Formats: sequence, structure tokens, C-alpha cells
Amino acid sequence: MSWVYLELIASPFFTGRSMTTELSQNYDPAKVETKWYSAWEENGCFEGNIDSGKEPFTIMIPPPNVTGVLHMGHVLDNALQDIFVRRARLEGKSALWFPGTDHASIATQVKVEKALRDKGTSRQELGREKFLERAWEWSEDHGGVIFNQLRKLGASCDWRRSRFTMDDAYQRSVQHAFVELYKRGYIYRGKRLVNWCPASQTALSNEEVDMRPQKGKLYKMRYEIVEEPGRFLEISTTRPETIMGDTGVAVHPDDERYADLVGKHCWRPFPKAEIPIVADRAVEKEFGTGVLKVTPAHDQVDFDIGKRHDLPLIDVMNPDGTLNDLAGDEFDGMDRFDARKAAVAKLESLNLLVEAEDYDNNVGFSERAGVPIEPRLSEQWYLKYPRVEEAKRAVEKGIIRFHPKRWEKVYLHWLNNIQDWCISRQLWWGQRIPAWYRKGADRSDPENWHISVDGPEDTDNWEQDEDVLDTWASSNLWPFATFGWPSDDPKVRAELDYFYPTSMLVTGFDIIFFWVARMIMSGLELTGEAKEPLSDEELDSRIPFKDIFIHGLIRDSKGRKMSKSLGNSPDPLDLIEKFGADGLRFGIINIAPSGSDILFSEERIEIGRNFCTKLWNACRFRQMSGDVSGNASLDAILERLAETPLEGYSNWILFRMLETTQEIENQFERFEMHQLTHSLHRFFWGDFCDWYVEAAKAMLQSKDDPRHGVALAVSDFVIRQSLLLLHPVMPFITEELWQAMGFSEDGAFIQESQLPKAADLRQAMVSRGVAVDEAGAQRIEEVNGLISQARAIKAEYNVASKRDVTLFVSPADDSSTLIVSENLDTIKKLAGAATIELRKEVENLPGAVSALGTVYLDLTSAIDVEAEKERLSKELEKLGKAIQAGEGKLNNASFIEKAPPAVVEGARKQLAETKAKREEVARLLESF
RNA sequence: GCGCGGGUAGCUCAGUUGGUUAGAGCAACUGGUUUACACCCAGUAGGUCGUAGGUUCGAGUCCUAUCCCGCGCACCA
Repeated sequence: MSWVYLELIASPFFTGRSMTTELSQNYDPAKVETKWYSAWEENGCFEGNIDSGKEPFTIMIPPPNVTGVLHMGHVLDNALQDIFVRRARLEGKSALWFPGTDHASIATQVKVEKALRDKGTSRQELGREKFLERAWEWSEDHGGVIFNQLRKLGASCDWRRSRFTMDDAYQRSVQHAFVELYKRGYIYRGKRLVNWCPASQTALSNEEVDMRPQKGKLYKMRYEIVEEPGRFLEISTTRPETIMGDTGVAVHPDDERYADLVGKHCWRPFPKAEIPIVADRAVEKEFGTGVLKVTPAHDQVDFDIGKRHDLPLIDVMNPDGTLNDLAGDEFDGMDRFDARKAAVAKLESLNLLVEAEDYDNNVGFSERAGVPIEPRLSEQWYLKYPRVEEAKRAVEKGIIRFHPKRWEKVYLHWLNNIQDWCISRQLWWGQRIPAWYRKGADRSDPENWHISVDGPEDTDNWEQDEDVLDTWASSNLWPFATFGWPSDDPKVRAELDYFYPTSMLVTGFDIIFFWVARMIMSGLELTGEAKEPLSDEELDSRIPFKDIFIHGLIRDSKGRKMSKSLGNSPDPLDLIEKFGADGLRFGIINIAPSGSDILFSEERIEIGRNFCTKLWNACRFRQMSGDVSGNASLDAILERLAETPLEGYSNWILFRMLETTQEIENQFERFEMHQLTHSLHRFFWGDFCDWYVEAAKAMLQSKDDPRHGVALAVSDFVIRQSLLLLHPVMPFITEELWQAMGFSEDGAFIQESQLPKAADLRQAMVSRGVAVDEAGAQRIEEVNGLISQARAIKAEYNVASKRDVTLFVSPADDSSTLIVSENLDTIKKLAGAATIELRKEVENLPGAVSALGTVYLDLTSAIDVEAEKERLSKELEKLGKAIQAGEGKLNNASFIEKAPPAVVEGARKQLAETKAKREEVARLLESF
């Protein structure tokens, strides 16, 4: 990799002849981040290519909206993906993170239309062609912004491959899928009630409708019986504006109150008409008066009733939500909500309104436009979902796995209640439906259809469907259409062969229905022949991904959704400036629990920035302690350790390093990312910096100390492994330190190294005669306990800063004497004592008890006897309780009998230790 | 109505198949410039794990009931 090296020494940061650089006092993320990102990109670090010698690892980015800008949700989603991808590279896999953007049909069109309105024009005025030109301009002006933002975050996507769902090739894939699904009988055209958005004037799928609680009125009114003038039926409705579309009145067949009226008629008040009274089981007897007005053209239930009783459909509304001439002259052109008021007034004037009571109900709203949905009769394209059963089976059998597993249920529940999907949209920005109709002919007759990717040859006599496809109907092909599916091109086939099924998907739970489930179904159907059923092996090769990592949504610290209007949505770029990209990444991963909501506040991610500083300074300290040559490989470091036996603390920290390596390995295997940063933080900061480095300071005092070299080599070993473990989370700073600390071989990037697994690491150590010993590590934990007690007793007497104190230690037994003596200078250093004397008996001095023995503080001045007595009494009480619990347990015959021997043994040991401790504390107390 | 998740220290959360005296970060308090780091170091305090039962030698962890909070799906006009 000497070309990398040449380039780096040419940069101002690499001044000397040495590979390594001296670290500045403070970590400057901005400088490091831009430098390394361009170096990585220029050297093709993120390119995912077929490498038959390596296991593939593929992630498809959930494509952000082409005109979108980076928000906190993206930060979390993409930081996670980057962590998985970078980890895969360090594990020696051929990793591909495939980026791209989505055209977001309705969202983008709404934005472009708003821009047009601001300029005093409209899409209708411009016409389709001009409008699309504007939309393309818009997406080009705003597109790509998010890619640069993702770069700032450190995302290691293979940018060469970037796809946009409106690319010609992608559009062709979408059209091909449409044609194929049509041929296989899954796509059809149907006339039925759809969720109509009067604002965007398009049909929507069920998933795009939000049910929102509304405070409205329930109007009770009277319809006169035609056959029995003077007799009235009382009917309740929330929507009087649809009276004009009523074509019947329904009661329950078992409802005795109205049994004699079934088959008769009543008067629709306006426009005045006779409508039949029918009996239908869809009516709830208990609700209101038990009489339902039936408006088949404006309500799903009514539509079904109308069908059963052959009632006519009268559509009284225009696409924009105003009423039409069928509603009568006085309502024609009136907005639906004005019409509601007008209809009520008219009922009142006709003396037909009985009452209007306050009423809470749920109304469907257009997710995008935020206006109430209008059920509307229209002809649309529908998809009968393919492979529903197999999509369920894939998850039930664990061929696809959700992490956390509980999202399976959400997914399965949705699939169990699935309904056909309305995929056509009356929009212009999007993929036009590849269907043509014979000009002037009846469009509802399939005889007059032409469905193909290329369209009819005889273009004069055919016209293409004006509509476009739902965005999700194109993005559900993302895992394979991005590669160029379908194609006979050997390159495309080879890539699909190698990278598909992809390894995993990382996304939020909010799009499990919209996207995840649909990708699974389309993958199962389209990536192979139309055969039934599919075997498990076929499922295995057709699924779009094997593991689905579901994370939560980011909210503000009060749990509110982030939104522009609330102003509680921080700009990630500001945060990167403030905390560094690595700091932000570490911080956001650290607060992302496995639940569904993530409460964000800047305070909570400071830990990331602080951790970067800690890492930086630990490395700086290591540099200041001795030169860093001899770090160029794992083996080089091990070689430096080969001759000398490991001192207590060195053994301990290497043991902890192996434990941590294993822990993190398990977390990745189980997709339990919520503990990842905790493990890393605890080990590097809590164990290495707070204990090992401090302990090593004693060994580093003199270069003549034989332990000097060991301390440096152990530090290098730990830092090296830590950088590898941290790299996926904090790519920039770890790369900088990797180079600066001389771990890079010939200038190679950190990602070109291998992350040794715990087992390999242990093996490599053993083969060099560097063996760690668990029992020895355990003893050091006890030494740490003793030191903590010493510090505590000093703090108690406010002598924390004084280093000239004398401590007495009376060891618990012979082996403790040995351990304390062996580590005496370290204990002195860490406890902050000038001298430590081992004594059997000490009287009249404040002391604290640890597993290794009692530590006393030698005070020349008088001590506060009362305070000391109180403290010891409190301690005694605490120990008494513990002993009581322990004895209770051990005196219990069934505990001895039934509990595993190891647990019983543990309890015995624990009790013995606690008893010894209590005796010691009691003795101390009496000595005053 | 059906389903899912949660209720553990002031706050945000960990807590593997039930097994030592329930942890972390932040905040608080006390003290501290000791060979890196004040974005730091040392220490202290703070919890009857929502409530009530049950299973068990042993329950934060399993079961039942119940109360709160959040979310999803369905929806009666």
C-alpha cells in the first residue's frame, strides 16, 4: 500500500520521515475528518466488488428522499449501517453498502407544486411536460445534498454505484416488474372506493391514511316514510353533506322496531327522492336509533350494503372535495365542509333535524396533505400481494430474522390482515404506469389494454395511462433493481449472484409495512420463476435480506416527535461541528436503546465527544512515554512481550481485553447494539485509562525498570485492539490514531487490517508464549478493591490530595500478604501514599476492610472518634444484614439440596468473606 | 375492541437461560492541577425494581391479576 503512504506524507499532516506523527494537545475532528474521508474515497476503500475469496456482506441503504436533508433519524440509521459495514470489512468480508435516493412521488410533487404556487402558477397551468421539467430541476438542485452530509458523518457507501429510483434503468426495472406481475395475474384494474386525498387529488393506499380522533357532531334527523305519511325514521349521521348521495336506508334484519318497514321507502329530503328501506346485518342495532343512511358512493360499509341490495351509486363530489351538480344547484361547487353546515341548516329549515350532539370519532386523514380522506369511487390499478404465505413462512422459520425479534409479530399481524394494494396515483412525478389504452375505447375492458415495458408499436392509436405508481411500488424492488435486474448481462447476473440476498437491512419500525414487508414479497416473487410453492431453499435464495435490524425513532428530550415547527430538531451538521462526527456517532449509538423511542438531547451525546478526547489523550500519553516503533503488526507487538512474564496489572488488562473482545463479538452476532458503546467505554476508559495506565505510571518511571518495556508493549497491544474494536463506531479518530501510533503497515488504512476474534487473539498470544491467567486477573480486581478502600478512607478524612500519607495494611492471610507485597508500589501510586507498611495489628486508627485485608490511615492529628465510630457502625449494620441473608440461605436444607453445587459453594465463600470482614470491622470499632 | 412495548437511583437507560450485598452515564454533593486528558481525577449520597398475589431453596428476572404510560392495527354511521 505504498501509494497510500506516499500520498499521506505529501499531506501537511505528515511532516517527518517517520510513519507516525506527534499528537497535538487537543483532538481537532474537523481537520482529521475531511482529510481521511477524501483519502478513503480516493483510494477506493468503500468499493464493494465481487471477491470470490471473500464472504460478501451487503447492505442496501434505505433510500432517503432525493430532496431531503440529513436529520437525526438518518444519523442513527446510517451510523448503524456504517458500523455493520465497517465491522464486516475488518472481519475480512467483501463489504458493499449500496447508496441511493428515492423520488418520493407525492412528497416531492407537493413541494414542487408549492414552489409553483409561490410563483403564481400551477402544474395544471404548466402542463405535464413542463411540470416534469421543473420537478427534475428541483430534484437535481436539491439532490445529492444528503450524500455530502452522509460523507460528513463518515458513511462508507460505495458512491460509484449510487442509484436514483427515477434513473432510466431503475424505471425500466419498475416497469418490468409491473408487466411481470400483471402477466402472473397479480395486477388488475378495478372500480371501487379508494382513499381519495382531495388536496393532492390522488388515490392513496390504506397505509397512507392516518386515523385521527376528531371532535364532531352526531346529527339526528328524520326521514318520512313514503308509504305511511306522517311516520318518520330517525337516523343519525356525522356526514349530512352526503345526504344527497343517499340511495337507501338500512336496518338490522332482526330489529323488531323496524321489521314492518323493510321493503317500504322513505323520502330523501334533498334532492327529494324515494329511497328503499333494506335489511342488512352490517347495521348495529345498538348504535343510535339503529337506522343507517346508505350512501354507497361515499362510504365503504355503505358501498358493500349497496352492492348487496343493488342500490344505485350517486357520486355527489368532485375530485377536489367540492360538491357537484348531482348534489343539487344550491350545493354545486360548495366545499364539503361548507356543504355540511348548509345541509344541517337546510334540515333545520325543513324541520327534519332532531338534535345535534357533540361526538368524538376517528376520521382518516391523508398522511401527506393532512386533510380528511374522502372515500371515492374510481378506477385504479391494484396489486394482489404475491407470496404472502411464503413471506410469513420465511420469517416464521427464521430464514429472515427480525432484531429485536418482537417486530416479527407486527409484521405477521399485518400480513394476516392484508388487503389488495391500490398502486396507481393521480400524480405526475413518478414512474408512469406501463399501460396503454386503445384511443376512444372503453378503458375498463381488458381487450383495449396494452401492457408492456416498451409500449405499443402503433403509437397513433394508443394512449398511455396518465397515472404513476405509488413510490413504494417502486422502492420495494430496491434490493435487486439497483443491481440492474432484470438483465441477461453477465455482470449483472454475477453481481446479483454474489451480493443478493443482501446481508441485512437497517431501518425504523415505522416502515415495516410500507417497505420491509413489500420488499420481501416482491423479492420472493420476482427474483425467480413463477412457480408454486417455493421450497425453503428457494426462499433462502430469493429473500432480499437475511437479518432486519429495527431501531427506534429519535424524539426530543421530552419525548416529542422532532419537527421543524417545534424547532426541536437539531441540524446534524451543527452537532458534527460541535462533537465531531465520531463523537456524534458514539453518542447517538450510546443512547439508542432497544425500545421504540430514543430521547435525544445534546447533553446525552456529550459522552461521545468526551470519549474521543479520552482516546486521543491516552494515545498521546503513550507517545510521550516512549517511541512507537515496533507496532506495525500484531505479531511485532507480541514479540516484544514474548520474553518477559506478565506482571499482575498487565495480565489483568490483557485478560479484560480478551473478555471485551468476546463480549463485542457476541453483541454483533446477536445484533444487540445497545451494549456496544457501554462495553467499549467501560473497557477503554474504566479499565485501561483509570487503572492500567495509572498503574503503569509506576513501571514507566524509570527506563531501567525491566517492566518498562512490558508496560509499553501491553499498552500498545490494548490500544491497537481497542482501535480495531472502536473503528466501526468512530472511523475517523481511530484511523488517525492508527497511523499516528504506528500500527499501520506501510501506510495501509486501518480497514485493511483484520480484527482478531477473541479466540484468534488468544491463540496468537499462546503461540508467542504470552498467556493470560484468569486467577491472576481476579487477584488484581482484589488489589483494586483495596486501593478503592484506601482512597475512600482518605477522602473521608479530606486528605485526598496529600500524597505523603502513610498507610498501614494488615493482610487477611498469607496469600494476601504476597499479593499486596507484589503490588506495593502500584498500590502506593494508585492510593496516593508515600509509604505503606504491612502490620499485623493496628489500633486507634481509621480503617477500611477489603477482601485482601484492612487498610488504615495513619493520622498524626487527632481523629474524629465519633464520626469514625458512626461510619463503622453503619458498615457493621450493612454486613450484618448480608450475613443474615447468607446464613438463612445456607441453613436452609433445601437450598443445599437443590441449588447447584457451584452456587452453594459461592454462597459459602461469600459468607465466610463477609463474616471475616464483619469481625474486622467490629474489632476496628472496638479499638476506639 | 385486538395486539405490542414499557413502568428499576433526580433524569435517560442496562440487567443474558431465576443464583453473591441490583449497575452505568448524566445531574447532585465533597475534595483535588499527582508524568495524558477539567471534554479530567478521587470519593459520597441516592433504589422495599408500578401494585397485589403465586411458583421456587431462591424472583428485578417466571406465572396470574391489576393500575398507569407509549405505540400499532381495527373501527359504529
